[in-house]
Amino acid sequence: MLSSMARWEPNARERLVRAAVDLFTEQGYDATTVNGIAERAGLTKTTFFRHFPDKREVLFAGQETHSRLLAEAIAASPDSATPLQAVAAALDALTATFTDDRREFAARLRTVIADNGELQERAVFKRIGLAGAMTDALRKRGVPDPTASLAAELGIRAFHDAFDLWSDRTDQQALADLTRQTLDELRAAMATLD
Amino acid sequence: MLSSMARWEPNARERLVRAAVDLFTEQGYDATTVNGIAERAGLTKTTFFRHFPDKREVLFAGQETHSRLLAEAIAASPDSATPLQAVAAALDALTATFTDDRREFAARLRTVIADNGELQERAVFKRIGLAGAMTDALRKRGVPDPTASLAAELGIRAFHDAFDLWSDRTDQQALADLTRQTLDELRAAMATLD
DNA sequence: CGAAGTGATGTGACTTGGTAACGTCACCGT
DNA sequence: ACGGTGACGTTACCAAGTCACATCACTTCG
Repeated sequence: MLSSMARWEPNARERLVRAAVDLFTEQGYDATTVNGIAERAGLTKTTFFRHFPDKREVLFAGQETHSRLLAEAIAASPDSATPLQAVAAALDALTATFTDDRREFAARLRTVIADNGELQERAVFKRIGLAGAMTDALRKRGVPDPTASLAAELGIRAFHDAFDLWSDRTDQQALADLTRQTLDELRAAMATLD
Repeated sequence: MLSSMARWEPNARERLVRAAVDLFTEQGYDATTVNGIAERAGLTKTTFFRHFPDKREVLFAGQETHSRLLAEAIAASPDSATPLQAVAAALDALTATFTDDRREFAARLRTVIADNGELQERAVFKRIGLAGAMTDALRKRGVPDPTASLAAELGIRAFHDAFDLWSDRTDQQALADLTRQTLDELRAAMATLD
């Protein structure tokens, strides 16, 4: 038989994400409806909400993975590592997953988010979540507060700044390198606060 | 005549805020509808949305005032002040506006926000806005990036942490004192990052 | 081999947040 | 006395999100 004639096409989630990003870039976030996204993906509104808790979340799927990655890397770093060294190691683990072929997609995503307040709100919230995951992991290593949260927040800040640079560039500088460099600059700037 | 029989009661905005906070604490944020808020305030849904852009914003009204306060205080601080000193001065100006009779109200607000994800999202976003206002003001003083944003974020972090302590307490420690103290602790913790 | 179950999807009805067009009426200045 | 103006109400509407229930390929087990 040519195909076993499955009832549905596979990868519904991925199709929804692609449809959403496409429509958002074409018509803007506000102008595109969840119904529209689902239709383009060959699905319905209800199915969309089975995969994502709300319309915004379709752009932030997979952040839980990032949280786990960061937390595991911190837990796995040697006991001799300082808080910032553990954070740097975690960022290495995270940035390693951003291969260069995702750069263009990342840039489109960034543009969509930059054009919409609701999405910026969610993006900021997700950043806090990543920092929180690192903070918890640091605390489990015995790092006291507020040292743990300061280290985590500094690291996330470095990652975010570097991500913006990376997604805008055509040169082949890896996100991992940009992140390490940005983190160094932030550490240097800390000395100029007072 | 007994009264000039005004067409509407005054202070519609304030009545809406009070009605909202009351209902949120009574039944929770999700369970209360904008219609319900407006009715308790003797108004209608449309009028609610004339005063606030969305349901959440009723809990965060007045943050623009805070942004202005911070920015003006930073602009007014002496040229000799370091970035962190300017930030500390701005926080003094802000915390001075939180008289102790608002403490209980603040505590209720904090509880409502802590119980709801959407509200936490908005709260975090507002914090970023406050930090942004200070960052801009610092840049206008010639403070380079990323020093400006680091100082601003540290200051907002101190304010937020202190606000949580303040709203939970029954003793009479002023928010201004708590904030200064928290900021000092954060500065000390910065030295332990590496 | 057939029957019962499972899981991802569709359908339709509903609630609520949010917008927009239009109407009302006290107040204010001229 | 008269024509704004501003704050509010009314109505109708759209889109986000929820829910109960139906469907049907695929699986499993007797």
